[in-house]
Amino acid sequence: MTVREWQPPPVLLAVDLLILTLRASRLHMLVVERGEQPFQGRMALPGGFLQHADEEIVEAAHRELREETALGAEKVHLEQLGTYGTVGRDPRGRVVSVAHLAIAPELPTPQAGTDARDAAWIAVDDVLSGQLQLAFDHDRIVRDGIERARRRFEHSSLATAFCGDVFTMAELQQVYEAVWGISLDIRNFSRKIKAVSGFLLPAGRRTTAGRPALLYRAGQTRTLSPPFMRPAPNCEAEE
Amino acid sequence: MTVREWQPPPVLLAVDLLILTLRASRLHMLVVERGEQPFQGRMALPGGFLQHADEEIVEAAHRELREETALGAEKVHLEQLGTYGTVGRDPRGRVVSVAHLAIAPELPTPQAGTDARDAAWIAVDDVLSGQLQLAFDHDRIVRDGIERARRRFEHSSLATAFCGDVFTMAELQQVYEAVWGISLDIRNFSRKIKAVSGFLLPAGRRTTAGRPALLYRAGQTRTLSPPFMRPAPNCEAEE
DNA sequence: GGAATAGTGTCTATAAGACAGTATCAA
DNA sequence: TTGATACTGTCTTATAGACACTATTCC
Repeated sequence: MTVREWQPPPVLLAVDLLILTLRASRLHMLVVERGEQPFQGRMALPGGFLQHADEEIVEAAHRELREETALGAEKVHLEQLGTYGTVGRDPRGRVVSVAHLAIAPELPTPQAGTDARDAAWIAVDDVLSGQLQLAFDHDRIVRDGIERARRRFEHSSLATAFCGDVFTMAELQQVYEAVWGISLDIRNFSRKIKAVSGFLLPAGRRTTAGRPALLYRAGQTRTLSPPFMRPAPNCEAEE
Repeated sequence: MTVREWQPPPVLLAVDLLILTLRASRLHMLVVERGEQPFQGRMALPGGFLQHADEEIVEAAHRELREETALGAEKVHLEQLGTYGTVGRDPRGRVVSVAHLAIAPELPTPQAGTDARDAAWIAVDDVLSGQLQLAFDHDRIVRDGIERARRRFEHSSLATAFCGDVFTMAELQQVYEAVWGISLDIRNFSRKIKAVSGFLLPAGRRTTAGRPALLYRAGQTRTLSPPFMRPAPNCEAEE
């Protein structure tokens, strides 16, 4: 049926990154403005091709993450999201992209014109609402990634990746509120979170204005059991 | 920093399939015996390279599924699981494999020596326990896939993909029991399942021995809300 | 003492889990 | 009538959600 000399077709492998963070209590993502064709001038997820044939996929993702955010690799949550390889998604040829989800604590605003070429934080709602259309099929990657993050919040300690080393219970709650787009009662929230043993460890207290807040750091328990479910998948727009 | 003529390195793209089904109330998966190097003689997941540069990844997965099971593409659940591309996973070169999870109702046993070359159903426990080691990194794909299926059972109608068109409540319960490796109380199970509106539709009744059982077919509701959680991630061995 | 913020306890309603008896059909 | 299987209802306990007051610090 097939010729003896048949060879599988080569493809180009890329990684794309959906980097999420919290800014002003709203969920933001990092985009870069494309400087060349295709989609020149459009916003896109940071990403790029494998650099050489021996580069691991996760390594490529970490490399892109460092290039865009200057973030030490071990301080950021990074996981594979899915692979997007539809024919025609990239006019340059058969490009298959392994999308990744990264979650970082709040970072300084990138300076336009520096080596982080025109990177900017934008509110994810601008993409989810369709107001801002990204290059390639990146709109879909964003939707898939946000939904993944929302579901992971119910079962894992992913939310702590949005916070710094130490954080208060109120800060952790704000992470949940921003990602889920709902508001939570801090008394019930605090009760449920503290019921999971090994999830949060005490880490002193912080004094600002008013009563000092207890500080926590993420514990060893990375999986929430029982899970902490969001009430319902009702409306998806806040404010 | 980089040369002007730099080109991204090409890779070979493959798809692999973890095809799950229920046989004798136990979770089974399809494996094929490799007829050539590398890993000649070892069991492996069914899969293969993209056939040509314009083949969609999902199409390649469907093609492999048809080749191995002769299953009409639209009767089987198929979803992307993850991408495995570690350097050195395949001695033939840089091969990146997009693993898929497929779930099918019970199928006839493949006949050895026919065009479905030495395919066989094996109990997933044999792989999870380490008794049987598959080729490449397929052990990991199996572990990831089973865990994915188990978690999806809590939130979706995935379980109905193991059943035929119509099924009884007891049959659906057996699917959950086999995949989760625990036993459930049919009264509580039935109550929870029927509480989700649009999840099951009545489809007559089946008469065998004893009182006839009500038959159901999968409804439009594909997402369980509230979710149906398995009790706890305690032991992972049944029997 | 007042302003600002953090922290906690109780009550109620709903869901979960344990449990055993009744209904339907064929032989 | 018996055997075989399917179906269901109640009670108890645990969890979720609504809700308001007290505690600590700084000024």
